[in-house]
Amino acid sequence: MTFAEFQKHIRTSQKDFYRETLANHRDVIRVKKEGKVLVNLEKIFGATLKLSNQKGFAAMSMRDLSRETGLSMGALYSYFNSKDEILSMLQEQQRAFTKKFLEEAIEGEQAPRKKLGAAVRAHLYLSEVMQAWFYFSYMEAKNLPDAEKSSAVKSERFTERLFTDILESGRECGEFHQVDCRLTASCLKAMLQDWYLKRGKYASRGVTVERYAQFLLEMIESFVGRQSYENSG
Amino acid sequence: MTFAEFQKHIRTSQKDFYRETLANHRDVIRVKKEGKVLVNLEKIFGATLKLSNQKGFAAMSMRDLSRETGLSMGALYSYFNSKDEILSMLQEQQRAFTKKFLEEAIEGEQAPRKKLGAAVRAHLYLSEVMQAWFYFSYMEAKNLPDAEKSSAVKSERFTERLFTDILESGRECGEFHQVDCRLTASCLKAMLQDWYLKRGKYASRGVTVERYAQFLLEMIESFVGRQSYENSG
DNA sequence: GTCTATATACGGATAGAC
DNA sequence: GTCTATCCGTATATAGAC
Repeated sequence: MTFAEFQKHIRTSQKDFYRETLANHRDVIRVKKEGKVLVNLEKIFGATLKLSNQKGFAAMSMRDLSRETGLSMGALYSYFNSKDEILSMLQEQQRAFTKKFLEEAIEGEQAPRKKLGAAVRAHLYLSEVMQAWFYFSYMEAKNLPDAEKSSAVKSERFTERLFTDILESGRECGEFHQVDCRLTASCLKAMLQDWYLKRGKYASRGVTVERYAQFLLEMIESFVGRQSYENSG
Repeated sequence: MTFAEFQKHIRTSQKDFYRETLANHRDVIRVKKEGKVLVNLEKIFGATLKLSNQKGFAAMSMRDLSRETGLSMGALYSYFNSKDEILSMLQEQQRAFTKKFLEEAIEGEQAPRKKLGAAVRAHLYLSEVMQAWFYFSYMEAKNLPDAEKSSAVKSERFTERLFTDILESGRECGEFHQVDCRLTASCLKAMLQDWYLKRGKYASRGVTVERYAQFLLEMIESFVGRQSYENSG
């Protein structure tokens, strides 16, 4: 899947996730009309990501958020009970998103090499479209309440496990070299994360997401692969 | 240099940097006796790192800091003029530290392969000893005032440039393959950063800093090298 | 030099009008 | 549903005693 295809695919699903967020928090959201809620949730989430990524969630005041969204303090508080709840809602959406698209991306593929390519591309494309979200999630993870924090760690481990499994299956069927799969997956993940953590750097250097994907796959391939990598893209 | 050697080396230099911090801020530090200042600066910096890394610098209150250091609010404010100034002082020290030890580590080496090994090890060892500091610097970078932020970016670029230069010199003398050196250096840096950003993960898996260094060098070597990597100690 | 006590401002959250 | 006005806790920073 190319980035353009992926982008189109994801834009259409985005509304569904806001609907799900609404469903999960129907008890605290006091506004009745669904259309209204979806529009305002998107405003609130967008503004939260923007402001938090500039100066951190803790430093963002509710008055800042009010100004940025154009909603009054009172109006804001009819969508959640506390500032921290915004954090939880955002995290919840992000986790669902990531899980869905990563699993979807690899489910068609059988060969480890192809699976790896699909998973790496899916992760990069996803974090490209949702950059603000991924950045936020990474930077604010330690500020989450305990319950949320353990969910976040679980989600991290899920992603890493996914890559480890692909590498291990490749090793077992002889397609890949004998390497430490878990450590390799861990390093791969670090490089995937760098894409959304330092996006400004890559943008200013004119590195596209597809170029970065290709580069990562070449590097991993040179390390684990028995033959040169072919672009499955 | 092994990690044990490095650790010993660095501990002895640490005091010098507190002395330098004092010298740079003599005008705002109202306490006269040098010994007193050095002890308390270390307390303040240590506590700031501990508390900030738990819940973020913005969420750390001066009362928290007072409790943690055992100094009263009034006493604290005789070492700086504002909370933000603690941030600046920490950043300043960290930058000086990193620059010194990275340059020192590679200055003896000539061959690109050896230089790379020395630089990678130095960076990992440094971030191992100063983990709290590196973590803090990464996480709080965006909260710095503008002047400090540009210094931080400059320092980041310096480090990356150092690795890029090593890779390029290796390519020029035919020791390394034709690869995109800047992108390779960027990815290498991402993996180096992961070591201090996810230290808990690596600790719980029993990965030592020397093992991680060796692993990174093997991976980079398989990508850029024409021959297998030899452990340079 | 360090303490306690306090000035002053800003934060999150809510009540009640419209 | 959304607004304005306000409560009240907590934050940073400082004054002044010892």
